[in-house]
Amino acid sequence: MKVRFAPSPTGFLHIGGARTCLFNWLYARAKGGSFILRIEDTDQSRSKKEYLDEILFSLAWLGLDWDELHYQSQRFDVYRGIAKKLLEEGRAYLAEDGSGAVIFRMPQKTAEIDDMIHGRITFDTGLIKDQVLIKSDQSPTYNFACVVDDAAMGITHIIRGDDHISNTPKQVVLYEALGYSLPRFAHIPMILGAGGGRMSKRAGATAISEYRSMGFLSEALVNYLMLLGWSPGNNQEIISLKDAVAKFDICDANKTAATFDMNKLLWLNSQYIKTCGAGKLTELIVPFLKDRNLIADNNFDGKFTGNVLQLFTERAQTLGELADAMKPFFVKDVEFDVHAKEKFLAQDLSGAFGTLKDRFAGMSDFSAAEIERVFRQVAEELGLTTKQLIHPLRAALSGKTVGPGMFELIAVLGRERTVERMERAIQLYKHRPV
RNA sequence: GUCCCCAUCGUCUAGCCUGGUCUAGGACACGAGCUUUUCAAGCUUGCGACACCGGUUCAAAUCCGGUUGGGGACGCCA
Repeated sequence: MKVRFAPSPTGFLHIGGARTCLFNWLYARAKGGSFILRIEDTDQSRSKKEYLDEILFSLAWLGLDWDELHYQSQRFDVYRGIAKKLLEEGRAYLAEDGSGAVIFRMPQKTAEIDDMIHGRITFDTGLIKDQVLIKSDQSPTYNFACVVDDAAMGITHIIRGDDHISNTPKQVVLYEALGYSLPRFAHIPMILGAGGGRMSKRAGATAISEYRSMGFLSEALVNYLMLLGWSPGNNQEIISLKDAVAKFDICDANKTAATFDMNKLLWLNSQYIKTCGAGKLTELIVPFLKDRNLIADNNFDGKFTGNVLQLFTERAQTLGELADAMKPFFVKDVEFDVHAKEKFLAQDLSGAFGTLKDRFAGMSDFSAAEIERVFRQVAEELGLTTKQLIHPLRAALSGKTVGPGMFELIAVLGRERTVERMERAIQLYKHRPV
């Protein structure tokens, strides 16, 4: 059993391509077959090295490894040889315009396939015009190179998008003309954009690399892609690549097109962020913090970073969001949200802040529990409710109106920085506009 | 225009093949509540679908036909 994913390096790896690749990979791994990658770079002018690198990198990032790698650009002589044979047999002819193109004479018949997902599909090839095999620049066309290679490489199952159904009869007649036996076909449903049509940049991101840079974990993205057109059963939503291999069969794939739903992807991502473990999450977040210039390249406080991370792990849906939320802990001066500033300046609390700050400064055990004890004690002494003090304090320390629990936040921020920021807040109170 | 594919909550789906166990299950989203120092998270709970019409059958989400709707393909792109 052998399958392939055949991307064209004329663009980035997108959601649809990644899902097609995933289903091929899953099927190969589930059945103990092999999975090959074939780069369809026959269009010399549109193929770019940068796209190729991006595709290879994205596939590796997703965890989809291949057993063989082929390039169609290195096989032009093979296609030409086979086209020549077809020419000699009279199944193809030279273009009359003298351009050198080789054109296949379309037979009039009923082509039929037994699709693993759709069942029997029949086509009347009499409705299809003669097909170009070799273009005037002597490069092969897609349908021709595809058939030649699938046969040459021993592909047994062709798993590809629904949009290729109409290419199938053109390929079937070529298989027959060349005396090759037909592989099995499995046409999986397409992934539609939020609007209902094809996914496009307008309807949201399409490139896998964009999801990576937004801070999606590859496991979450792969998990989401699996759920589009397939279900592991038992109402299971969270599933690893490894577990999916044990349950996957291409026959169980759906027939119906699926609409891409960012909300569910975000939810899955947040689940993976919460459960992937502190060690792995730290590793993942570091590049995002560096990107934002919040930590230095090779010199930063790992323990502190881990502590801050823990504060926000439950609250973020992407690594990007997580890194943004962590920002107040890595900058010298707090930046205030508009609302935070309003809330914070509403009432002069410089007196209370002063008292609290001094008590914090005198603490030896600066743990969340101790901070809470001291805080509540001070509030009571001053005749203030905890709410009256907590919200302005959060604004003063983080610049935000929302965030982690106050005491955990203070403990992580540390005594020194807490005191420093409270002193700055007291100054702000003194100079606030009336 | 021609050909092809598809049709269960707003979205992803389970069920369909092998009709009865389906007053159709789960997840996301949304609403309410609990918890609470805010926001999340978590827990409880609500809302919400078999596109339509016919046929077969004692019985249809499940089988058949049609209608409508949606998607795709018709390149010397892949």
